[in-house]
Amino acid sequence: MTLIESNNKSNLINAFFECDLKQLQKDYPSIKEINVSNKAFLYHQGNRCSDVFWIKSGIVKLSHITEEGIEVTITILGKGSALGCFWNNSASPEVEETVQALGEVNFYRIAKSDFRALMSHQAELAWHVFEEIYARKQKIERKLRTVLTQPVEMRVIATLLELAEIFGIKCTHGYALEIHLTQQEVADLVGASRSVVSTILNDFRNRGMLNYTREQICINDAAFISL
Amino acid sequence: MTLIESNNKSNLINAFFECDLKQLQKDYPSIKEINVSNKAFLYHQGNRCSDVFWIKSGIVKLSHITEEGIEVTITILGKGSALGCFWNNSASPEVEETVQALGEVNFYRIAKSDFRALMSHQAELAWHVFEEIYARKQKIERKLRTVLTQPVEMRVIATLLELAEIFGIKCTHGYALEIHLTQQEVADLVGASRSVVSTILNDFRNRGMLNYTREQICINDAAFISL
DNA sequence: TAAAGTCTGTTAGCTAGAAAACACAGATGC
DNA sequence: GCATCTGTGTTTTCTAGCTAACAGACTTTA
Repeated sequence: MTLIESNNKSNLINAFFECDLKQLQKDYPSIKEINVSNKAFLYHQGNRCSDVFWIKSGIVKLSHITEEGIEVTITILGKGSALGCFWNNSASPEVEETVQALGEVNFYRIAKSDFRALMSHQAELAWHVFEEIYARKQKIERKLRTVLTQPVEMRVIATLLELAEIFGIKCTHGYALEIHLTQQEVADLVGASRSVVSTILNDFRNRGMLNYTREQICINDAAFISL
Repeated sequence: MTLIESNNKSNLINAFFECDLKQLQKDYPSIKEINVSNKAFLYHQGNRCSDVFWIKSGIVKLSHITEEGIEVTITILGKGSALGCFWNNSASPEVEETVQALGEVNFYRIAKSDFRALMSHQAELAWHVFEEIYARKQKIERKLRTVLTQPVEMRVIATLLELAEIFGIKCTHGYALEIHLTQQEVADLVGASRSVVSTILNDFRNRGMLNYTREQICINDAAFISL
C-alpha cells in the first residue's frame, strides 16, 4: 500500500543520511552518529531530554510503563523516524515514552535547536518529517479504533500485518518477521494479555496461517488476506 | 499547564486569522472562509477530499464509524487545528474520519496545494502547524494508554478534565463546560458504553464533584484534582 | 550436568463492562 | 392537548478476556 509513498520518502531521507556527517556537523555541531545494540535504551520516560533522535537504520520500540507497572507498547518504528523532544516544551520537559532498540540500531542524535535550524534550512526535508509524524498520528488513531472496537483476535491479525510491513522480508511463503519478539512483546503491542495471545497464535499456527519459533514469526499473508 | 505554550501559539495563529482574507486570496486563491452551524459536517470518512480545513473558531468532533456501526470519537479539536488532507496521498485518497461541528464553527478551507505553498512561504506558521499536529499525536497516545490500562471511571475523569481545557470557561465553582454533549457523546469519547458512563456521572454528581443538565456539565475541578 | 532463567502452552475462576430493555422526564411539534 | 423524540437512570444478563498458576521446553551460566 505505501510503496510509492515510502519510496518517495526514502529517496529524500536516504539522501540526507548519505550526506557526509562531517559536513553536516559544520552547520549543526551537535549532530552525533550513534550505534547501539539490541535492547539498548535510547531514552527513558521521565528523562529531561532535549535532543532529537533520528533513526538511520534498525528498529525501535516505543513504549510506556504505567504507575501500576503495565507496559503499553505504543508503536514500532524504523528508518527515518524522528523521536525525542522537538520543542522547548515549557509545560512538560519530561518525555512520556521509553525507546528501546530491537536489534542493532544506528541513529543521529541532534540538539533540538540544531534540529530546528536544519528543518528551517531544508524545507523539503522538514516537509518529510512532518509527513512522517502525521503518518504516525494516523497509525495510532487507527490503533485506538481497533482497540476500542475489535476483539483481541482481530487486533493480533492487524498487528502482525503491520509488523510484516515494517520488518517484512519476502520469503518464499509470505513474509518473514526476523525479529526477536516474544509473545509478551506482541501482547504489549496488541494491548492484551500474554495468555490469550499465546492461544491465538497457536490456533493460527494450527490453521496453517503462520509459523513461529522463539526467534521468528513467519506469516502466510495469503491466508490472512483471505479473511 | 499549556498556558504559556498556547499563548505563544495563539499569537501567531491569531495573527494569521486576522490577516485580510482578500490579501491572502491573492497568493492562495483557493482559500475560502466558511461558517457552519451546530452538527454540520465538515467532511465524512470515505470522502475523496483534497483540501485542508483550518479551524478559526468553534469546536469540532473528529470521529470514525466502524463497519459494525460503532462510533469512536477520536478527539475534540478547537481553534487553530488543521484537518483534512495534507498530501497527495496516492495510497489512500479517502479520509478516515468524519468531522462534525459542535456549535457554530468558522473555518478556512484551502486546497492542499495552496496550503503547502503557504506553509513553505511562512516557516514560522508551518512550525506551529507541525507543533499542533505533534501535540495531537501525543494526546492520542495518552488516550490509547488510558484506554488500555485504566477502568472506565478513570477514563471519564481524564476525559472531563481534557474537555474542561478545551471548552472550559472559569465560573465561580470551577470549570463550566458549556457544550451540548450528550452522555452518548461523552461515552463515545471515553470509549465505553453509555449506561456505565451515565451511572458514573451520576455517582460523581452525588459526591458533589460536578453537576450537569442536558445542556451543560460543570466540574468542580478541586474535587477532581484531590484524587 | 545441574541450576537458574526465560519463553511457551493451557487451564480454572472471576470480573469489568457490554448489550438489551424499559421507565421516566423534558423537548418539540401538530 | 396529545404524540413523538431525544436524552437520562437503572437493572439484568452474559461473555471476552484478565489474573493466577503451573508444567514443559529451550537457553544460559557456572
